[in-house]
Amino acid sequence: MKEIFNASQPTGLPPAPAALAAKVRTLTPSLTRSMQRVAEAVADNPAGCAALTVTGLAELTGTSEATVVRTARLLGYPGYRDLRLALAGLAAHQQSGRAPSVTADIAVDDPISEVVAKLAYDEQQTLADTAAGLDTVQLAAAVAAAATARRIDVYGVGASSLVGMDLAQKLLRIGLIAHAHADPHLAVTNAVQLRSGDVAIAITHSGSTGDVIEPLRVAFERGATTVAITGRPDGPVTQYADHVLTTSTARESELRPAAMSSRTSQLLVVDCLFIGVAQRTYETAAPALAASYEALAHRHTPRNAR
Amino acid sequence: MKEIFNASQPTGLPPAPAALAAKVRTLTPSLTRSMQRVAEAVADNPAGCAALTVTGLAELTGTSEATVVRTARLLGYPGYRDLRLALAGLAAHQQSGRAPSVTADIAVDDPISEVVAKLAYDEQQTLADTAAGLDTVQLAAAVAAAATARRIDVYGVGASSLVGMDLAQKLLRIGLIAHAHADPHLAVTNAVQLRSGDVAIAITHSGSTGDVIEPLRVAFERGATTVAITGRPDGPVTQYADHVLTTSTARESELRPAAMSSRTSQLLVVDCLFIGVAQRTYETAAPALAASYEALAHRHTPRNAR
DNA sequence: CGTATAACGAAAATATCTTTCAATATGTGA
DNA sequence: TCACATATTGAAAGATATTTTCGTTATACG
Repeated sequence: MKEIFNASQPTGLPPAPAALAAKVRTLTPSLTRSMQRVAEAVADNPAGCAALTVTGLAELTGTSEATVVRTARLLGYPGYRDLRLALAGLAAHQQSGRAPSVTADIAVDDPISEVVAKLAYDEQQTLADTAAGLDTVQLAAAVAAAATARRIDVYGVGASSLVGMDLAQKLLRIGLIAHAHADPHLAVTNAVQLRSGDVAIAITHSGSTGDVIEPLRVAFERGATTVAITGRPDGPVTQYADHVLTTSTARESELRPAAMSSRTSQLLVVDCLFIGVAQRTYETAAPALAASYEALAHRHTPRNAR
Repeated sequence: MKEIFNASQPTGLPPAPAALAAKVRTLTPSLTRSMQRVAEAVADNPAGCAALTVTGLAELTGTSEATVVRTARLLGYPGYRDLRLALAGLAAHQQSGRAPSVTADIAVDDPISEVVAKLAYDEQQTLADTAAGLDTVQLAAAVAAAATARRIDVYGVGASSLVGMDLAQKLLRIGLIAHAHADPHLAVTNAVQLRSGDVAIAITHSGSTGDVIEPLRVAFERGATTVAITGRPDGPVTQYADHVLTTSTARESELRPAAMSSRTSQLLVVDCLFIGVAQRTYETAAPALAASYEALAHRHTPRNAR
C-alpha cells in the first residue's frame, strides 16, 4: 500500500497560516486515533508544539514520528517542518489577538447573558473557520455550474433541509429554477429527471446521510453536475460529488447540538454560493430581486404604530 | 580558537518575538559585513526568509551556512532553526496587522474569495451586534414562559418561516410541543386555540408583516404569552407582544438582500431562546436530545468510503 | 613588511525530518 | 465466530537540514 496522503487534498491549497485552527477542527473527525491526539495537541497549544521537534511531539502525544508527519500532511503541509512554522505563526497571531475569555462550554447554570455571549462567540468562530476552510476553487466551480444550470435541485433532510430551502428560496428570487427536497422519496423521483446541464446539491453535515446521498447518486449517474456541502470531506457523499464544499465542524456539547453550528456553517456556504451565482447572472438577478421586493411591499402594514 | 557567540549576550534574554526588527537595527552596526547582509535580508523580508533553509538564506545573501548561524546567534537565538520560527511568527504578526480591508460592500466583480471574506465578516458583525443589542431581561422572560408553556406556536413567513421552523424543530427535540406556521390562514386558525399558559412567537424582520401580526394578535387576545422577534422594536408587531426580542438590522446592498443578515440575527436569537429553555427543562431535555440522536443513528451509512 | 587577530566558508559531524516496511489492529463478509 | 482484506501504527533506515570544526583568506596594527 502506498501512502499518498497528499491526494486527499482535493485542490492544491496553499497551507493555511492562521486558518490552521479551523483546519484542525474541520479535519479532526476524519482522522485516525493517534492522528487526532497529535491534532489535538497542536490545536491545544500551538506555541508549545512549535517549540518541539518531530520526536518531541511524537513523545508528547505518545505516538511515532511517522504519525506526526502524516498528520502534518493531512493538515495540508508538505511536512512537519512547515507545520511547525505555521504553528509559530499561529502562536504569534494568537498572542497579539484578543482575550479568549468565553471559550468555555455552555453550562446548565449559566446565566442567560452568558449564554448569549457564548453562543454569539461560538457562531462567530464557526463563521471564521468556515470561511478559512472553504475551497474557493471548488466554490467557483459550483457557482459556475449553478449559474448556467437548466434547473437546480437541493437535497437536505432534518436540520439541513432548512438550509436547502433557504438556498432554493434565494435562487428562485433571482429567477433561477431551483427546488429543495426534504422528502427522500420525492428527491429521488426528481433526481431521475436530471441530466447534463442540471445541478444537484446535497447538504449533509455528517456526509453519510443515506436519504441525501441516494438522490445525489442518481443525479450524478444521470450526468448532472453534483455538489456536496458537508462537514466530512471524506464521507460517502463525496463519492458522487463533482464539487465538495466543506463546512466546519465545531465542538458540540450536551446542550449545544452539532446541528447548531453546522447550520451556521452551512448557511454561510450557501450564501456564498448564492452571491456568486447572483454576480454571474447579474443582468437578470438584479431586476428579479427588485421585483420580488416590490411584490412583497403590500404585505406590510404602513407601520402606523406608536 | 573557540567561537562562543552566546557569550556576547550579556543577560540571557529570551529571543524576541516581534521585537526582532528592532534588534536587527540595533545590532547591525556591530555586525561584520556578511552578517549585515544576512541581517538585512531577514529584516527586509521576514516571511520570505522564513521559507528558506540555512543553505537557501546563505546562497541568497551570498554567504555561508556558518555565517547565517552566527548571525542567528547574535540576534539572540540558539540557532537558525529558532530564528526561522521567530521569523514565521513575525510574518504572521505583520500579516494580521493589515486585515480590516473587507469593510466594503460586495461588488458585482468581486472575486469569489473576496465574497467569502466579506460575507463571513458581515455575518460575524451581525452576530456581535445582535448579542450586544439583545435585552436579556426580555429574553429571560420569554424563556421562562416557553419553558413552562403547554404549547408553543411560531409564526413566520418568507425567509423568517425557516427560522420559525428551526426553532420549532429544536423545541420538539427536547420534548416540548411546538409548531411553526408559515401559512397565514392556518396560523390564525391555530392561534384561536391558544389560551393562557401557551406561548406564541412571531418572527418578522420588518415588524410589519401583516400575515404574522394577525395570528399574534389573536393569540394575544386569547391570553397567550406573546413574543415578537423583530428588527423594528417600534413596529406594529410589538403592539401585541408581551416580550420583544430585537434583532439587528445590518445594511443591505443590491446583491446582499436584508434577508441574509436578518436571518443570521434571528437565528442567534432563536438559538439563545432554545438554549435557555433547554437549561430550564434540563431534566427532560437532556435525555430527549440523546434519544433523538439515537433514533437517527441508523440513517447514516457506516462511513465505508475511502 | 610581518605578524596577530578577526572573518569567513568548505566540509565533517550532528540533529532533525522523511520514508519504508513489517507488525498490529480493525473491520467485513461468509 | 472465523478468515480475509484493509487500515493504522511505530521502528528503523534513509534523506535533509543544521551546527560545528577547522583551515584559509582578509584586515589591522606595530
